Amino acid sequence: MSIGKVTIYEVAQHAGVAISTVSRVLNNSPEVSHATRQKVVASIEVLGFRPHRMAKMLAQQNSQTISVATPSFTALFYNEMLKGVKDTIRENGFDLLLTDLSSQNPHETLTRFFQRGSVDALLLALPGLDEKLLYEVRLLNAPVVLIGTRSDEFDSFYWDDAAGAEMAVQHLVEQGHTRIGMLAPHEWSEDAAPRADGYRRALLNAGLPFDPLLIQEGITIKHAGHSEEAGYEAIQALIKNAPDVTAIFAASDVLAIGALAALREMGKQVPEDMAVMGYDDLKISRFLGLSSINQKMFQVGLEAATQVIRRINDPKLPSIQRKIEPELQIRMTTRRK
Amino acid sequence: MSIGKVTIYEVAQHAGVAISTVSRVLNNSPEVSHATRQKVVASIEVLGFRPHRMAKMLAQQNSQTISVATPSFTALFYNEMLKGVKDTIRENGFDLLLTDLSSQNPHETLTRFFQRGSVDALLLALPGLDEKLLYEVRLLNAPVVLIGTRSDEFDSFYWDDAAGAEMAVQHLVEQGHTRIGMLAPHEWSEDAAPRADGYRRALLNAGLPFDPLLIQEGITIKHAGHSEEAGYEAIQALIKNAPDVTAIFAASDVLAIGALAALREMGKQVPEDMAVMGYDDLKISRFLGLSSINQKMFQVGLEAATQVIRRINDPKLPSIQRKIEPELQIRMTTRRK
DNA sequence: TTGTAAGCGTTATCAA
DNA sequence: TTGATAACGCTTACAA
Repeated sequence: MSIGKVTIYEVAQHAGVAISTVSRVLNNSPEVSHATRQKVVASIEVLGFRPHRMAKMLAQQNSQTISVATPSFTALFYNEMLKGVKDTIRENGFDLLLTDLSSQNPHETLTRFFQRGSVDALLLALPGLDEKLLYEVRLLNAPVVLIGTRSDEFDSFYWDDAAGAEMAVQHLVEQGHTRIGMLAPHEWSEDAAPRADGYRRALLNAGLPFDPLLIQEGITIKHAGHSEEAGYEAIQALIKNAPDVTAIFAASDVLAIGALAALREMGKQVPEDMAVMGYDDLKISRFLGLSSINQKMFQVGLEAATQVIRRINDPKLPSIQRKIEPELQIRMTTRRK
Repeated sequence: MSIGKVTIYEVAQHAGVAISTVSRVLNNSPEVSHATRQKVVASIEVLGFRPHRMAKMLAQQNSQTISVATPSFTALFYNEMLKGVKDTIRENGFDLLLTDLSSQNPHETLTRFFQRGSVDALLLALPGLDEKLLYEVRLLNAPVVLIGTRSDEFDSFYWDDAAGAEMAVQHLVEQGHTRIGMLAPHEWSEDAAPRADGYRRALLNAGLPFDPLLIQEGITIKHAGHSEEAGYEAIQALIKNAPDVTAIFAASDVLAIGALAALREMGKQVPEDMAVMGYDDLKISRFLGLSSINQKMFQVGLEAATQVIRRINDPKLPSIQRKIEPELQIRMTTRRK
């Protein structure tokens, strides 16, 4: 079931040359006469020959492919990152092999993925890599760039969720709000804890009391707790348990979108009373009129991909650690209390 | 720069067996004694051996990889389709090689992509494939499934844009609207014409006059004219040229999102009178409270991937043509005129 | 049950 | 400037 069937041998025979000559033509070697090249090119054309990628890779010992492994490439968050990755990778003539770690056991998937020759390098965007996984990664003995996990050993791009959350909540505090709710993903989501910490820190800094009723989780657990449904659920619980909230910090943009829908159904004015923490450069938050914490994921993808290519070319490079600073993307004027 | 370095030879030597035996263990061949298997497995573990994918592919003559080529895999539209594709592909043990045809010349990219052995099959989601490209595809002599282009020769999944648009506009007509605007992508977008046709048809059916001023395009051309920015621009032009519109049909969900933002800025009540045409199962339209024509792209991705796998297993299968019917996803109660 | 050896389709190193 | 031929790392008859 392979694609095509004509090999370099047929071409050589048809052109009346040796396969090595065909190979030279294929690789634009200068040491081939014009006349011969013409013949070979013609034969390639006539026979409709296409080189066999696997054979080439095997012979050359490189795949010209970079793999990107993420928990999901369709989630807004990773999607934005992938845009940056894609552009860079493509520009440099590499292919992109996507592996998504969501559905299955990450260990197993990574193992399947950790095979010699599959890829020249790995871009691993899995927050909270544990030591076991890091061990597997080390085994690769290959160019690896980590996104979302800090490591001195590997190139890594990471960010401070707590700081981002703190900044978002602080923004609301500055607007005069004192009863600020938080919409959180399911508690066992990787990113739930640091964001809640940031929320608490901002209240503390402002001298506001912490009320556990003000943090509400969604029930829906898909996408690691970050779904419109979860936001929809969480805000209903929040308003029920703490009807006096005047502002809301959503731990992610999708949670906020779900919350918007619920608020509209309740006839509440939105988005004046809501700030969103989103790790994105998506226009959606902006176009919905939500304040948003921008973690510049597009930029992260771009830089990480650049670094991985740099590392392919020079594996001895000292590893870099780059922290991504959160940024308040839009300062909405929210209602003062 | 290959990943790992231990080969099957080292493993064989370490375990004191022949490489064929190692290979058998690797492939779970039943014809290997328990004792030998134990030894080999131990050696593999100790040496940290990983099979070389390219070598395996070359020997087996299949890549276990399916390629998906789309104009963009990060756009909402294709992204949704990819979710379906991804799930199916993964379930069947294939890898996903993504190729995005957006930036470059599709011809060139496809050519680069059309190499024997790279992939077992191709999922080509490029609307409006021309004869030249179809010729290239034919050359592949490989399992190919087309999405967005109808062809008797290949498996194809396609839909009727005009019918979808007509359905959306008809919905608004039924709510009693007579001045219905349309937000369109840039005129040279592949999908601009059929959707405008559907719009006109719905008006005609309802005996309403067609006013060219009611169709407005965005200026921004990125994403083939489908961006939040374009929607933002288009609705401003629309309201300026036809201030009496009472309902709006947006040719895509992103256009609608942009329009919403503009309407909010103008202090207009939204989105009671807005219908969207979306090729998605995304919750965004729903959560924004927009009526939406759903083209079930997730389902398309799922079915197309299933078909491509079926075809890999049986290349002689007669080709199927499947038309995707649009569906009104949400019937909002809109203001009656 | 295990080993030997011939592919798989290229590239790359020698000679010629 | 060309042509043989040995890798590349694995699978798979065929022998033992």
